[in-house]
Amino acid sequence: MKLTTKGRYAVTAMMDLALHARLDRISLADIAERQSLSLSYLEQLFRSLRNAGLIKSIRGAKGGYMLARSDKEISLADILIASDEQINLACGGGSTCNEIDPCLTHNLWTNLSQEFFEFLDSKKLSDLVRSRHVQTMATQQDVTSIGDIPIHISRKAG
Amino acid sequence: MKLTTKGRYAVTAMMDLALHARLDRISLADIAERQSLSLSYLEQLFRSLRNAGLIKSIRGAKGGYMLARSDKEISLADILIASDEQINLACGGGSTCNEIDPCLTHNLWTNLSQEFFEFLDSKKLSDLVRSRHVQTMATQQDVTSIGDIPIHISRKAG
DNA sequence: TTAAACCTGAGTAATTTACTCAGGTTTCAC
DNA sequence: GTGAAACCTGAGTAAATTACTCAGGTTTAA
Repeated sequence: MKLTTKGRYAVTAMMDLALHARLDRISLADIAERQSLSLSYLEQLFRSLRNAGLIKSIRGAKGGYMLARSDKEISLADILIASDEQINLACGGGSTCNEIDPCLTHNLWTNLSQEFFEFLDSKKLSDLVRSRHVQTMATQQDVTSIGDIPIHISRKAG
Repeated sequence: MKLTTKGRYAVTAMMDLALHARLDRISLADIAERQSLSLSYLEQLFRSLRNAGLIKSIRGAKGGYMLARSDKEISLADILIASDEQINLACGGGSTCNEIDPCLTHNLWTNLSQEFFEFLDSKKLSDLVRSRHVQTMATQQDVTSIGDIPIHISRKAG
């Protein structure tokens, strides 16, 4: 029931992309430094995100990554699923449970998984990066690329 | 992000208790057989549930377990937390994150964990056992002890 | 042609999970 | 008061998963 660090890093990295890559692509080396993650590990992580179509890459010198679509159209669920993070509370279809002869709690978990997915899918990257806390952090991290873009702090920020 | 089998078994076992133990205590051996689980494993599981105050036990011959309080007052969150299932999406307070110098997504996860907890806490054991599917299963499992107790099938059953 | 970047598959130590095992202790029934 | 049915406990362990690293590619701007 806990998030793996892979999923957590993926969200952090995607927020980093959303905050920094509005005007230009950014390199993994930059993210690695900002978020204190190893380059190799990030590469592995971004492979998944790229395969899922959440980000696009430009190879070669001066290459880098950008969001593949608007941060309004990318949800937490998208990111977590892309990074192999299962949003599945259901029984794995193990020995005692299958579709024909489902276990006592089969439908319970199936429905719950669906509700949980919808919950995570309602949280968009755009909401996340606009929280006051994230804005503060981003400023501390010397974000110049969004300096001239108006940010609307939402009430959700907390 | 996936549920461990321990958490899943705990919920199943608690539902079993809620369905069968309204009039009398029931033994782990019964549950073990009904849910195809090993007795040893169930004992370990029930230790946690008991320590959390969700169930009470009566030792000795003819002993067994009962819910410690009404199934209306036991939530999925209660059960999952009792069975060592963390409902925590937050960063573990690792090397790069602490309260004084929180990481970029620290507050995000903290808030999200809270929302997720509330979601799970809103699902009461009483709701779960009243779903049409569970009722059907329980009947197949020869539940005689609730035969004379009226069950109100809720619309949530799906 | 060099270097900066992305790309890929494979390996592996540490951790966690999902159990089992080997003994207790308590209480009912006789 | 003895046996058996139940709960109770701590410890151990194989399998799976996680959280990375490593050793090489390939692509492209300058």
